[in-house]
Amino acid sequence: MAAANNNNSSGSKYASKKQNGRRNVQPFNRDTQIKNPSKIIRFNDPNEDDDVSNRLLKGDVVTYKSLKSRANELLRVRKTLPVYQHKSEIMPYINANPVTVLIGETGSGKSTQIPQFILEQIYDKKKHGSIAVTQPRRVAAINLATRVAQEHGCKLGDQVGYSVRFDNTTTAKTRLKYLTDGMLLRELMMNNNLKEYSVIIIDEAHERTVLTDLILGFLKSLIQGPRPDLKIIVMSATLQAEKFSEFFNNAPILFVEGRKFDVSQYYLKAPTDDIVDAVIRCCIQINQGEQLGDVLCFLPGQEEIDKAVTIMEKIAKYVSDETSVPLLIPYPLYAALPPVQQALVFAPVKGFKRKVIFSTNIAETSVTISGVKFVVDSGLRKVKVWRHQLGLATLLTVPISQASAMQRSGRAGRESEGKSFRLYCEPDYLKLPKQSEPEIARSDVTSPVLMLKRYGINDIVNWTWFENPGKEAIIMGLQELYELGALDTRGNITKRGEQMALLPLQPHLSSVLIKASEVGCLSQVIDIISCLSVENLMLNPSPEERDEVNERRLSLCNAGKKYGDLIMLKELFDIYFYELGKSQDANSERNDWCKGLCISLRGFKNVVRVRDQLRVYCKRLFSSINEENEEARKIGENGDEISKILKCFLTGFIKNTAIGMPDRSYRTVSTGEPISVHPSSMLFLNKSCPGIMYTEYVFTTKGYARNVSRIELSWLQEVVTNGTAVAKQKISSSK
DNA sequence: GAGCACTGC
Repeated sequence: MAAANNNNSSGSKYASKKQNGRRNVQPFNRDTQIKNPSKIIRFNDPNEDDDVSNRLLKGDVVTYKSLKSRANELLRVRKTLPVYQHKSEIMPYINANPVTVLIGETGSGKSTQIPQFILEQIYDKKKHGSIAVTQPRRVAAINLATRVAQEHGCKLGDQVGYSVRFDNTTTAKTRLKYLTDGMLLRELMMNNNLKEYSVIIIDEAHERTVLTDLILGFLKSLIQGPRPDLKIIVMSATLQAEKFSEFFNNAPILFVEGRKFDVSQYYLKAPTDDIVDAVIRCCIQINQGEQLGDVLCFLPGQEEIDKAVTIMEKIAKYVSDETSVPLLIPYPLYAALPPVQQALVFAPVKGFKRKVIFSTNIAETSVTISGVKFVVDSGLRKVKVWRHQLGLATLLTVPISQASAMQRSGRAGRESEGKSFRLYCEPDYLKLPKQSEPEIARSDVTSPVLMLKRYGINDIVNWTWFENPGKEAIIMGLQELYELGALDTRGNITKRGEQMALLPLQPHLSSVLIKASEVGCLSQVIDIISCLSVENLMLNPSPEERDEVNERRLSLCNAGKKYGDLIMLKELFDIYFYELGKSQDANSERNDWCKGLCISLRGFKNVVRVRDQLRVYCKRLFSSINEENEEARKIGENGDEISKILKCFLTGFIKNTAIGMPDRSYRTVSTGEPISVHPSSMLFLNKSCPGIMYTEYVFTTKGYARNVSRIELSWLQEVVTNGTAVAKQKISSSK
């Protein structure tokens, strides 16, 4: 309520250029960011007009003639894009250099136009070969391919197509393929030289995902070795051009301006220690002093967002007077939110109201909301940081980088001029790191190391890493793979390792799957692993319905109640897959069931797709698969069968075990640290387990085990097999 | 006895 009382202090808390004459920090001030400007060739944006493109997208295109006429219409729009205007200046650089770095701001048209220019050249010169364009996210690959196919005047899958997991529209005719980073890496694993491509374009390289970084490393070793003819273009929205250029032997950097509206910056005069309170106050101030337009607030996590929404719901009617200032309507937005609630964010509000969206980083890159004119930035985000020595992930709330702050502010200037309110002081902004730490520097690299091994790299430490994760991380990854049986004592990849590298799973889960195929419970384990592979399958119930939902889950899962979350997932899967969906109205039946248990229906649909894919892969990989093993099966309450399944998981997660203490707490087998069962677990209330196994160990306020199962202590010795000498030693010493 | 940001095969 404090926020409401103080709202008439008339905006004086924020300093702006106009008020005190301080320098207004402009987003994307490239002159101060790029060190060596002589190396950069710049193009400005001579044309600011673009409004018909979206209208032209509507309506179905069927005949060849209509495809072509649509493409002709779109050509007028294409010609206004900055990249198109500078085509004749850009293309000679691309043609003359094996690698080009292209910095294109939002709206420059780089992702849609550059690939088409190259495609035209391939046609003109009657050359062979095709173009791959990688994207970090699936939706981006799909949307870009759809748009470019229209511009090109073809059906999706003819000359232009996309390839993402579960969905491949490419055909033998396809010459321009948009695909996810993960898909290109998979192709690299299957066909070492990417020989079908003559040009590879890495888009959104500035995001620095683990997979993008890996691809850059592979491309460098390709052009230095078997593919000197391969042309590479690294495309990035902002900055970091020097690093890409240096990595590829000082490749030229081209800079194309984009189209965006000005966003003015406002900073706090004094720092705040209650970020939720500050965000609410700021929203109220915007509501009273600014023209109509929606507000997007960036907060670090679900906890802060839920709190902010609750407060605003309570005070909105007190701080709004419908005759003078609009009513504030709060919306939460984060990935774990049920899809139906996420969708509310996109619907415009009617009447004299102002939408206020409280969001995590999801709105920074993955999701774009129209109507946003104001951004409120807490300057914080949550990151998962992997601790190699401890084998656990920590979840930290940390300050964002300058690049991230600019990206957040930019969200206010997508449709018109906007304002950005940063809830920190300007000197503190200037002290922030220019870029966020790349993901690979804070991740578990077991999976990347396995990819490199499968590719045939011996000296992992000295590989052409775009960003070397460090010797320590690599050694931990190698040791992990050795303990999983993927590497032999000399560090060479084993047959098991080859199989693990080809499965679309993290190495630990691949190892579990292979074990299951050996002992004859493959089908059940596939179902469980499919559930584990889908993010946000089990949603968090709201505090009011929490007890009810937990009660319902417990009453449905008899075996899960005793044996834990992995078995519960299988029980739920069995109900979803075998029992529901037989009636006429299968969809609504499944929908109601999911709602009652606070489970994501979309999640379960993905589980089934993952399951189908894994069954196909397993058939291909395991030649000795027997009939009984292959047959899909429901789980019963048979203790022997359940033990067999859990022991399979123990081969992959032997390190993730803890022993029950006399005081009913748990301590980890590997380090003896205290660990608690996460409140979302079936075993949260069950204090009678001799030991537990978990698939995830996260440290927040304390160490939590997630996806927890009951194990017998005798299993620990029993399960230790090939290559797990280290784990074995640790188990004996901790006993 | 109390809660996890985002993405990919």
